[in-house]
Parts: sequence; C-alpha cells; structure tokens
Amino acid sequence: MNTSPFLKYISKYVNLTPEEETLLLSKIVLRRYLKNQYIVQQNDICRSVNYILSGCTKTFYVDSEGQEHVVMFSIEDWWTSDLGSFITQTPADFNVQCLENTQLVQFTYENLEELYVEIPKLERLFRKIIERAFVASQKRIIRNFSLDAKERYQIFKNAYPKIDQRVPQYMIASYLGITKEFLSKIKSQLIHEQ
Amino acid sequence: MNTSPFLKYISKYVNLTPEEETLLLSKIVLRRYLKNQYIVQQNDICRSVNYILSGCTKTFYVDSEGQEHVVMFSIEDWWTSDLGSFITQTPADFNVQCLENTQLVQFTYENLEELYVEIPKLERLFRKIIERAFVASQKRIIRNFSLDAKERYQIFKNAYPKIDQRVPQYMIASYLGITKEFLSKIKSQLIHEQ
DNA sequence: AAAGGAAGTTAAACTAGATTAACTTATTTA
DNA sequence: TAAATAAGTTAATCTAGTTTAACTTCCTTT
Repeated sequence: MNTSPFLKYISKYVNLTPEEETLLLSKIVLRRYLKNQYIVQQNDICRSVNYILSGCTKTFYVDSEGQEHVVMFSIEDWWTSDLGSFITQTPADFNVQCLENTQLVQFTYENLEELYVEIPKLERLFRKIIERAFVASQKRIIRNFSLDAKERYQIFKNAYPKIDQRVPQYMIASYLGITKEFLSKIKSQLIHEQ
Repeated sequence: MNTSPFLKYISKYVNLTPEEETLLLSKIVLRRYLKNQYIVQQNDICRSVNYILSGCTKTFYVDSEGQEHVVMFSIEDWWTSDLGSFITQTPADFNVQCLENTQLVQFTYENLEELYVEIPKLERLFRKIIERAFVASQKRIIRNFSLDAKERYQIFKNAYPKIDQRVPQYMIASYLGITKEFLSKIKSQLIHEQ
C-alpha cells in the first residue's frame, strides 16, 4: 500500500522532518478491509482513528427501534472513526462499515498518544482537522433546520458528487434524514423540473 | 474580573508552569458585554474565541427568509465564537449575542496563534476541547433524526437544566428545531401526563 | 399604577414528509 | 442464465409539526 497520499495530506497541515516522518510511519498500521466489513461496531470500544487511502465507509447509528441513521460517509483523503468512543475509550455509539473494499492508515489509541508526545506538531495537525470537522458539523445542523429536504439533497449532491454516485440512494436518504421513498420523489421532481 | 475559574478550567486539560500561566494571562483580554450586545455579527470576521466567566450567550443564524435559528447556547465554563469564521478569518455565518450581562476571557486570532507557538501544550488543550465539541455536535445530529421533538426537549432539559431555566422558551424551541407554539404544546402535554 | 411591548398559550386549518403496499429494475449468486 | 435478493419507484393514506390568529400573562418603563 502506498502511503504517499497520506504524507502529502499531512504536509498540507504541518511540515515533518524526515526523522519525524519515519517515526510516524513506524507507528501506523496499514490495513485492508473488504466491502461490508466493520471497522467499528456499536458498543465496542473504538481502538483506532483511520485515514482512508482508498475506498468508502459509512458511519451509522442503530436506534432503539432498529432503524439505521447514517451520520457520515468517508472517502479517500478523509478520516473515519467513532471519535467519542476513541477519545474516551468507552463503548461506541456508532458503527463504521466499509461500502467498498477499503485501504486505511490506522492510528491506535496508544500509538497516537505516544506520537502526540514524540511529535508535538501532530497535536496541531489533529486540532486543525477536528476544527474543520466541527465547523462542518455545526453547519449541517443549521442546514437541517433551515432548509427543506430537496434543498438539502441539492447541497449534498453539489458538495459530494463523488459520494452521491458511489453510495446507494437509500443510505443518502438516511444521511439527509428522510425516507428512501421521499428522496425518490425529490429526484423525480428534479428531473421533471427541467 | 476573576480569572481563577478560567485557570482551573485549563488545569483540567493541561498543567501549565507559573511562567506559562503568566504568559497566557498576558495574552488574553478580559471583557464585559451587556445583555443584548453582540460578540460576533454574521458577515463580520470573527476576531476572538471566548471563554465565559459569567453570563450566557446564544449563537444563531439568520436565514434568507429572516428566520433565526439558534445553533447553541453557552454559559459559564464554556466557549463561544464562530469557529469557522475564526479559523479561516472569513465572514461569519453566525451571530453571537449575550442573553445576560457577560464576562469573557478573549483570545484574539493573533494572540492565540502566538500562544500556540509559545506554549505548545495549548494545542493539546484546544484539540481536546474541540474533540468534545465535535462529538457533541455529531450526537445532536443523530438525536435530531432519530428522536421526536418531545424526546429532544426532555433530553435538553435534563442535560442543560440551567439553560432551560435561564433562556426564553422561544429560543429553546429554535434550538430544538421546532416552533414556539409546538414547544408550548409539548410542555403542556408533559404537565398533564403526570 | 398604567400602558405597551415581549413572551407564552390555545386551537383550527394546513403541509412536508412518513408509512404502507404493490410494483419495477438492478445486482448477486447458484 | 435463472432465480433470488437488494435497490429504487409510485401512489394513496396518514401524522408530526407548521401556520395563522386571537388571546393571556409577564416584564419593563414611565
């Protein structure tokens, strides 16, 4: 597996010396998962944060009625985990499942804690990554309240055209907080509108 | 204004030396705002992140129809800002307004950037704070999709009884993503249920 | 203490989106 | 390549929550 996209990604946030890069690479695990395999399971303790080299995952929650709710999709050049479970090392609220065969760079809890001490710059890296994720999450909350389902779908489609094409429609409906039937209706409206 | 609750808060995440503490205090601004004053205004660039010593704020978004949507409330011992605007120094999506007279510890963008270099431990502090905020935000998205309005209100009331008591009901309705009329109905149902 | 506005309540009419169910179209797998 | 199963569509019926509007209660401010 080729780690260069990962190192390139890191270099957008912090500049590592060659020694730091070597140390970093010595503490990651490269791992392949098959389509449908779980990276994290609800109620297990999440042991890793994962950078995606290739593939696609969904993070979802199964509620008390057994209904699935998609929290997010992740593709190449982004991260996936149950961060709440990872940082507190307590049972996960979410499942993370591969929607395609997926190659990951994994940081285990212990290795990442060590890396933060050995390469303090990584604190900055992850601070910045999570800042952006938090901002995106806040904006999503607002969109969910201030826009109707059709507008939300159009924004999703424009923001993540790759995901819209790769992921089954019923999962996108779940991500948008609507039923698959209603997303189907929206799509046919959008076609007939023009 | 008394900064000791602030230093106590910091010490829950990182241990600062007396010199570091002095440096930190030299780079913050203590500031008072009156009820109804704005700390951040939509479309302005957000210049500070703010720790609340006393008081209460709401963060809200005004949509294209002029409707207000409350993103969050903040009280003592928590933070307020438009983080998206702050980290990118671009126009704010949100307003932050005081609901009571409020005392703040302010970090300006320039001072915080300097502090990150001078006291790298602060990278860790803010990484951890934002990790928790991100996790809470993700959980809120899921609650908004998987629970009905009554359940969401009950969770809010239990999680933030202080805010429920201090903040006008129509703002809480907006935070929950419902109308003030419907929250009023929910409250009367809850009273008559027992 | 009165007046005027802000906040909260109630109820009837309405609507975005859910539910149910029957159907069609893809995609697996045997 | 057929059968089975998963994914997507359509339409009728239903409901959680909105809208509108009239009313009440609570704060301010004078």
